[in-house]
Amino acid sequence: MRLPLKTEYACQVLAQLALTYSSGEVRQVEDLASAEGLSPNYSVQILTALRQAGIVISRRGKNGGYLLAKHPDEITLADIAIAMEGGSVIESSPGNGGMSAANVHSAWVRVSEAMLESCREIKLSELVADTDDADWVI
Amino acid sequence: MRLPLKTEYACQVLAQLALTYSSGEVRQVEDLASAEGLSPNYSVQILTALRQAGIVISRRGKNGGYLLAKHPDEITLADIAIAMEGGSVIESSPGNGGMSAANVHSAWVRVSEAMLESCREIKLSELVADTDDADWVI
DNA sequence: TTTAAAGTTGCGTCGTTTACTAATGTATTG
DNA sequence: CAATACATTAGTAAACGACGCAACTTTAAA
Repeated sequence: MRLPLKTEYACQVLAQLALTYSSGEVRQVEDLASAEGLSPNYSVQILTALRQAGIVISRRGKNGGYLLAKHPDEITLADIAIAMEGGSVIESSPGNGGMSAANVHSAWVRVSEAMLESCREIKLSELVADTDDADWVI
Repeated sequence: MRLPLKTEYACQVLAQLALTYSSGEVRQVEDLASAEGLSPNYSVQILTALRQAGIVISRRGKNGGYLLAKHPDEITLADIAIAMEGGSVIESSPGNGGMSAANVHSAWVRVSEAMLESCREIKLSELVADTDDADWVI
């Protein structure tokens, strides 16, 4: 069960935005993408999903870009995961008509809820990297 | 993030085996598969993985079949998930060289561990369906 | 008011993974 | 040794993921 790259990328881009949140600065796609080692083209799609989920605000036109819609303390991994993927973080099939299908399904739903709860406990502010002297450049 | 069908099927087949655990009865693939609405051929592959993980014991030849290697109380969703998928239940990529990649990764590792813990709390015995008057047949 | 810098949208594509099917091999029992 | 049931491997079709590209729209600034 692989965590989609798209979700990870979303976290990285948001961490990048959180870095300059207090300055109110607008960040451009090119800037965000290169800081996180992502393709600008793909980053756009991620930022679009985040905007539609109300996590990010965009400004169009010249000198446009993106900024966080909320304080980094008020954005959690759960918000991000739900924005990128569908409703539930883990989805299991409702049943194939087998004798134990319903029981199995409801067990995994419980697991999914537990995981979602643990996602709610991790805030975006915990993801932002130390700014001073970074050797994270490749 | 979809729970692989293979993992769900494994749970169903094991629930079926748990149903007759106390009788010590050996169940054949055909039997297990039809009770859970699965293809026999595919079920074999699932059962093979479960055997290699030490969750199930097989007997070959005439009157062969499968039975649980342990008591249904001592098999958890964590055991099953790990048997079917790799080491960790949720795997996130270690990093792409981005500035926040490491932080993001470690956050998801924490989530993954929390989820694994919650999988450890659900036992196979909770998955077995009520035997009396079932209308689960399709 | 023009212009160019930015975001927006949708389509296309390529590679991988998943969920199977099928065929063939191997062990066990009567 | 023959019938039966598990074991293994190969193959495949469809779905999904991770992008790239191009045309369009918006807006600040010259």
